[in-house]
Amino acid sequence: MPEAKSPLTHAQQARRDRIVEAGLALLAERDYDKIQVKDVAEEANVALGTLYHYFSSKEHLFAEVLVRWAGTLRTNISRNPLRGPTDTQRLTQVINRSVRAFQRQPSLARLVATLETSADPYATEILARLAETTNDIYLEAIQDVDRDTAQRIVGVIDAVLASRLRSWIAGRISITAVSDDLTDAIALLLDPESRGAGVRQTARS
Amino acid sequence: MPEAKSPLTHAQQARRDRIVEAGLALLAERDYDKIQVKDVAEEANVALGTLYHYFSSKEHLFAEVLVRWAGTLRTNISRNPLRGPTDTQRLTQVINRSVRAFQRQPSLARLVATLETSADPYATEILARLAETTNDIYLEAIQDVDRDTAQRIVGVIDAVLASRLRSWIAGRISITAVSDDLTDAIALLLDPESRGAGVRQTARS
DNA sequence: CCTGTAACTAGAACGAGATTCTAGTATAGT
DNA sequence: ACTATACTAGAATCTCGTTCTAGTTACAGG
Repeated sequence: MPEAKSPLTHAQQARRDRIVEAGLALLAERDYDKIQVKDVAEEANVALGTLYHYFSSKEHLFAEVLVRWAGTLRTNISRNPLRGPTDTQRLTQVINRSVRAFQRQPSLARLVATLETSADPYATEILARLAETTNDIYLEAIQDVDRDTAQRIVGVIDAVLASRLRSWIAGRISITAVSDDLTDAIALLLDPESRGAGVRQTARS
Repeated sequence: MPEAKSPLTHAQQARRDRIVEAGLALLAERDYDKIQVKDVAEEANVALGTLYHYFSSKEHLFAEVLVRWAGTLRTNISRNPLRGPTDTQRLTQVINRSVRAFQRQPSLARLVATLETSADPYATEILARLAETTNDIYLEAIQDVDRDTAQRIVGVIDAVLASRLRSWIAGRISITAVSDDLTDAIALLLDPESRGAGVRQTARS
């Protein structure tokens, strides 16, 4: 199939990719605000001006880095069909995969948090896309509830995920607490009848 | 009663307060990142150095501004006993009061979001306190469920509130959608039996 | 009343980084 | 071969937050 778009030559695409990869690579060792745009350019073997030729700002650049990583995330999360006969088990499983993915790359979690408060339109749009993607994945885990309700439940779970991840990043709670809180929230939403029989054993804070 | 603490003279307390008030006043017209520390000092009729004498950083200062505002919030929210015979009605009502409070002061919502990603220890601690306060208020609205479950529900609702508020700030959804989503989430959690009979009528995005 | 210490003031100076600009070189399409 | 465009190395800008300077009160203790 002929590529209709892409006013970029092969070499240019490569260069652009190299920059995004460089950003991702650097995120593996330090945080967004410890990374200077200059460093990314250097790591990508590209002049600073070139970087700015492709990306209008640091935030724009890292929003694309996030997109790149989201690809990995998507495969990691939806690889292997979900085990478990109940919605609760399946949803808990995907969510835990997400949590683990962020656990492996704390700086990505921090990046998301940062971009979320950003005014940059690129960042905003990319975050929306990202949310949509993960949303769909989570949705697939829910089978025994009507689509509409399922969608609303996923919305709530997503909010809890974001909130707990932020608390974890801020050092307010442990990663285990993140998982536990999510498991708990899922139970609250999917198995409301089991109230009071709380499977709570998390050490708070 | 003799004040045991406060190594600050009356005039000093006043000066410090003036600074916080100035910060709050400026937040009414522009956002945290559009406000320069210098502006706050000026607005408070205080020298820049004096401001830094009382607050170790811009974030520290604005964390205290948030505290100040939280006082107002608390009164606004818990003023007038909650009407409504059901948990759902009462909780929806308090939450909506919160939403309205933020609606009146969008920059405060943005400030919370910003401080949430901050590493400043003051900010972290203050946010924790704030969360605790609102948490308690919300908790009071729930009467017909055991404390533990109620607490967990409040945790989830709080996450949804934060998440939707952020979406609103980013311009992704309208303030009405924020309210609707919350009402919806509350129903999901407190009236799980009414699933499918969704009272959904929100226009998304 | 005198004096030293701490707080205050106006404003300059500093430092970190993002973003932009300069001058020159390489390249690709016509 | 010719021209517009991309690229490069690096310098120059700009915007703040934060710190520092010098000089001016204000007040507690003698």
